[in-house]
Amino acid sequence: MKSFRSDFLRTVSERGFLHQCTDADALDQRLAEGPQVCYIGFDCTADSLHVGSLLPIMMLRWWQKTGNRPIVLMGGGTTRIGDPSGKDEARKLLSDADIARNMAGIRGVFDKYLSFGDGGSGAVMVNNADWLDGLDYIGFLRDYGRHFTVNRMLTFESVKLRLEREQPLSFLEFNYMILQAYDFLELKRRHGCVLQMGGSDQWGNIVNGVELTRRVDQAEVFGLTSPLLTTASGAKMGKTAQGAVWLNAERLSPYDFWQYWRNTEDADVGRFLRLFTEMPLDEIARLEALGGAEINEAKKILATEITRLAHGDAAALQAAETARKTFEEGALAEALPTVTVPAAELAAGIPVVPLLVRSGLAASNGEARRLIKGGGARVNDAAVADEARKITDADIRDGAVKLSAGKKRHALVKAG
RNA sequence: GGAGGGGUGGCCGAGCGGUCAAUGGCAGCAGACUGUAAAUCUGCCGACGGAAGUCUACGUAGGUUCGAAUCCUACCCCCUCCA
Repeated sequence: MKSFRSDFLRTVSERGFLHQCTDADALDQRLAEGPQVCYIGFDCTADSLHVGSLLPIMMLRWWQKTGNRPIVLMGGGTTRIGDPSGKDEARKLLSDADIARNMAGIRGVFDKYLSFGDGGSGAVMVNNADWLDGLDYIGFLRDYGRHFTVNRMLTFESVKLRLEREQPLSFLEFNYMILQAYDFLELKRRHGCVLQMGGSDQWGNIVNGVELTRRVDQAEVFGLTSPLLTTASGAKMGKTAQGAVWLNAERLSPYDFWQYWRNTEDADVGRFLRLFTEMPLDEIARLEALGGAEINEAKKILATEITRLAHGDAAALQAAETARKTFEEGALAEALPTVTVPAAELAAGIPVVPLLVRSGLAASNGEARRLIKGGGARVNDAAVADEARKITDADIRDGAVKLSAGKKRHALVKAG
């Protein structure tokens, strides 16, 4: 691995963020000259971001920490088109109201990772709808469209994939790469932005922006991508029983978020510590060298550090403590997911099946029954043998009844 | 506009009048083994119901039939070729 002079490139390269760069040496040189501006674009397809976006978010964070200014580009305009990269089918189009709501939610996520402000390295959030919505079609085609040849556009992966698989690619989507390229030019003009970063699937789009800027404004700007992230066993990142691993507490509790990272595969611990925490590299090297069951200590640190960034100190420590009580002491931890049922109802007895559903441990009565049949349901850590089993006051231990689905998913039932 | 092909459960993909809630694979859930890991093996995997069974589902709407995902008609959407 080559060593860079700039803090930013040195850090991201040492930590494994670097996949491709249009001209790393020239960028290094530029960064050595003084603070720079860069951007990453994010879709507004949901009201939060999930762990799939964590890698780019961490890059922006390092960018800011090393003295530079990050721009978060919200794709308010391009989300109305849909990026065909890596997708088989066009995504459904969102309404403007949806997009606006999603942007607000995403802003909340970024507040945790970046510090926004006007001067110096203060982050800014911009929306490409500001310049895309009002584009003059003919003027745009004459000024910028002429720099793109269809011949070349057809060679990009995102386009080739669709054509090869004989999946439709609408002209609307075909334009996506042109608009994203134009975003870069616009940000360079408005904010002096010299770098666009993104996941490796964005390489084609990013290069287009670099070239457009050079052709139109005769300016050198750069592109940099991070590797596609999968687990060591090849699975895509970011799935739990409940769905995507969201970064906001409303969609996924800090406890579940912590659990997600706690269950990292052994082989990923070092890599994830470097990418998703800010721990010193020598400390990480020590942790990932732990063998056998000792690596579990490293996983706890990993989970707590990542949760700390996403949800803050208090939430991270509480999640860690809840997990410790639950898994290491087998005790009741107050902060487990909790359902409250009327005291009278509990006194009369509630069948386990619907209670499993109410507590969120099963999606339907049928699933709850299957869980019991399969031996995965537990009340106060004792397997439920009988589907007709009722839960009553008599099951309360230390103020709550502990329900479990499998060994990892727990919930408390309290009388209220 | 013409000719042909196609739309099946979260995804891929069989089925082509009854035995189809629909083969198989992936994903998911649980059990065993372990270390809250991976790999492996086992079971489950539409909803409601104790069960019998009932309902919803194979692009949409009708029809034929004792009976349709399977046949017919119209419509919608997609693909390929032609104009």
